[in-house]
Amino acid sequence: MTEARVRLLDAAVEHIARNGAEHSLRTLATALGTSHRMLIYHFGSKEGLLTEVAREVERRQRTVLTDLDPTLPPDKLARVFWRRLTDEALRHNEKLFFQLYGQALGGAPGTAEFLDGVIDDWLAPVEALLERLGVPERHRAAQARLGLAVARGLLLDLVTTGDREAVDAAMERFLTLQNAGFLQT
Amino acid sequence: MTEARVRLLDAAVEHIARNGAEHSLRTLATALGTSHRMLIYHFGSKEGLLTEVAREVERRQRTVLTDLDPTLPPDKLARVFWRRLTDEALRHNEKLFFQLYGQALGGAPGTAEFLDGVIDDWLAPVEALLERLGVPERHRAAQARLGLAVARGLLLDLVTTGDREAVDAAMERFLTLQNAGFLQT
DNA sequence: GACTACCTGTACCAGGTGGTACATGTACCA
DNA sequence: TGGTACATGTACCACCTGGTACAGGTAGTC
Repeated sequence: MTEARVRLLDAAVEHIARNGAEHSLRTLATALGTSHRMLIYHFGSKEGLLTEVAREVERRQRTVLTDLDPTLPPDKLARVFWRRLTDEALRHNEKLFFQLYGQALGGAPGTAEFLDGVIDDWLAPVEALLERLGVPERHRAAQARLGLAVARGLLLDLVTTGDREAVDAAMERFLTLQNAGFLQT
Repeated sequence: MTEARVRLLDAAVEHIARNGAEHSLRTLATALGTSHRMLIYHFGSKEGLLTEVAREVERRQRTVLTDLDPTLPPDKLARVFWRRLTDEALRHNEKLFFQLYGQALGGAPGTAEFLDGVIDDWLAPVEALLERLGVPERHRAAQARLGLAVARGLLLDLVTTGDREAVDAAMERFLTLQNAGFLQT
């Protein structure tokens, strides 16, 4: 992957995150300070470009989870993860994530592989995290699915309303319920 | 609203739910058994059509909550709500909901009002439901936001994977945690 | 029959679409 | 010096886009 291409892809991700994915090659290219000819040259086609953008966004998302410091005390892991995920700097990225998600649900070209791993690929790492948190094995699968849903649902709330305080409070409430749940069952 | 228009709108919602919203007026019209001329005639423009579709989908979603039988025992309300929300017949509608959501996040024309109420308009009714469930007032706001996120997150999971059993288990787990939480705090 | 309101088909338009052909520029390496 | 690989600009293409003009059709009312 050449440098010019990397630069264009970064700029495309950034711009699409801020302005939506519904542009023609020409308007997008102009916004990126290049010509539509160059986008075709580097990515082959419009579909090729969008595919790469989707791949890149998913890659960045996953990085947030895998980069977690495993030496952290288990009870802080979830909070650190959440804080990272909701970092202001990532906000546009998260928004784009849901935009692409929507397009993928509609069967947009080049986004099928996006859907394939969007749930399943996250369950295993989350289950591993839950194990460290002391969640009993019989609850881990459902709990992981639930945790993923909570994260996605609250993230969707955050990119919609921008009400960080309220969303954080809801996450805090979830973690409290989760802990109370362990003690009981 | 004339009958022909209602018929077209219904058909449009149905078709877009199944095949995505990224069509030209012509392909959409052909699929609906009419001509793009008719869509313009009845809805004024493409944007007008999409606006009406979004409005209709949101209206149908909200109906699921407001139609709940208020004489039901509180502990069953949540489950009945969830069962209705995840009804097979509504599946396409839920999928379309997330497609439109994504487009709205990207700033698509005619979808701005969709975003306005998509969180806030749900919080009050959910809080009312939580009150009936016996959630103490000081936790109700966060709990409502959390409940909404869980529903949206698991619904997103459902329309992605179609794995009803796993998603139901996660919801069941959430309700369990919720009950355990009340007893403690 | 005449008038009216709603509906629909045909034909067309200007502008935008993704994609291509071809010529050129630039930089590094032999 | 020439060659080669990457990069870029210009001009063009066939096609599709949303939207419009216009001419009817159909049904009910007076």
